[in-house]
Amino acid sequence: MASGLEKQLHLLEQATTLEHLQQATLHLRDHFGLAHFIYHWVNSVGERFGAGTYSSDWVDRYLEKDYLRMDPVILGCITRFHPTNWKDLDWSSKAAKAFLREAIDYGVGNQGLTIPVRGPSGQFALLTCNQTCDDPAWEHFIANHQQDLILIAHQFNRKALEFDTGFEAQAPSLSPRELSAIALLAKGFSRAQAAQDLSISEHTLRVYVEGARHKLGAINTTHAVARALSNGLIVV
Amino acid sequence: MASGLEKQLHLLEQATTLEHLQQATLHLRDHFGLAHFIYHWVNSVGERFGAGTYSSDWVDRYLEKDYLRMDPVILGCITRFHPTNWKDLDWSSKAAKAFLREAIDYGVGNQGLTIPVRGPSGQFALLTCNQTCDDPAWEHFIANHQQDLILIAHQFNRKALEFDTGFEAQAPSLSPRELSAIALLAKGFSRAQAAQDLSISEHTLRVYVEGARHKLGAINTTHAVARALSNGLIVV
DNA sequence: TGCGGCCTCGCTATTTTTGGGGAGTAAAAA
DNA sequence: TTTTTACTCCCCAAAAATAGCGAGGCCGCA
Repeated sequence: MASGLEKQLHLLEQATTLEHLQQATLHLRDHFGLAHFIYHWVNSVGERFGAGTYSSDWVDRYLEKDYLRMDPVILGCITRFHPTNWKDLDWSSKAAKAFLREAIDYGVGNQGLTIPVRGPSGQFALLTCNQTCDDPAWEHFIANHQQDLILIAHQFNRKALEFDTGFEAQAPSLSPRELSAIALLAKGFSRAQAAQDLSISEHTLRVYVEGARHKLGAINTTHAVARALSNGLIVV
Repeated sequence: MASGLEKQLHLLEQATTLEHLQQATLHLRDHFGLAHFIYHWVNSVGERFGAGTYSSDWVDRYLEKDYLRMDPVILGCITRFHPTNWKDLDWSSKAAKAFLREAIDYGVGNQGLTIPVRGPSGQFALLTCNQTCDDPAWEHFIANHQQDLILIAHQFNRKALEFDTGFEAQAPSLSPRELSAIALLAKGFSRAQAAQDLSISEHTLRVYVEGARHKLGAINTTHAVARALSNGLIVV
């Protein structure tokens, strides 16, 4: 088992294109003997991508009906951290039941496991595998392979972040005072309060904020704070 | 190796209190033969916690000097996804060099590896281990144990989320319009621009922003944007 | 020694945001 | 069905932020 996992991780490590990720899902499906294997993610600017073994019929149907907005797997995993057995999701609504029936008709397994992964700039990804089998068999599969799947999800996401161009953009360097000023404003201080906190005049503080704004390419203070936060320059 | 890892993960699985997490760091330090092992996290309402093997002297010193705001490990890992060797962080600033010198004086290893983990509502955690050794030895350690450490980080974070009591309740849910409004302001739009973008009156937009402010417990718009960002409600 | 970046302070004026009110409709949940 | 929630619009006065102008001292680097 271990050597097989190493091989799969190594293949992923070598991936340089989206097609490679696509091929990796095929290899992984076969490696684990599953019905389907899917990696789906949202990058830092909200664009969605997918790599997986679903039939194009099902993918088209899914997109056409905008199932993205009601899929219990997605809605459930957005609020979770841990790998989630589809059994533990909320399938109570009528729409969810119909969705599942239709999915199974298209070859999706009745059992599934989905692992959420989150990146540093709001990137959100789901690694899903599914199978047609009974509950005990599926729980047995999860017990045996969950850890491997976590590592695979991690590796997939690492690649997805590499492909997320625009994420690498260099953060401008702010002076210590500029950082302090922006950090205080991010905590909700008014300029006057922040100035008092730093024991300087409000005018001086304003100079720092303006400086930070220009360096960050921000058009107002709120924008500057948002950029400083997403660039990891400050911590709230 | 595998059985040792399983045992450590099992111990973590059994943890029901913060003290258990604290003890787990001791076990893990010994298990891996490290100088220190630390898990540090920020929950969904911005409270910070730590469990680790650092001396209380160093922890006190760290807090007293507010190193949280300049620690290159924290600032660096906020923008990363992958486990990060301390060697790859930015230690160029004078303050960072002094910080590292002081840390080593307090018994922190000169080599370190830190794994960032992110939860569904802006929870952010760092699993750190460090050691005193030369570069090749440390790279060898990383190559051998990085995967185990990823799984351990995952398990730690699972526990931290269990302890995050306010996670369900405090996770402020903004309405779609409120989210849009805050997201536009985070992009630097003025109220008037944001209102135009959403095709509503500026007055209406203000209602959303105020609503979001109150839900987020923020004292002004900038604060609200900062909170929405760090809670992962919006992305810039 | 000069140049640039950083830190500090001041003024005036305009634009924007904020904090209170109140009020109606439509859709969704209880 | 009732109630709640979300969405939409409006007024007013005070507070805050923005934009432009100016000044001087300190430090490091070339």
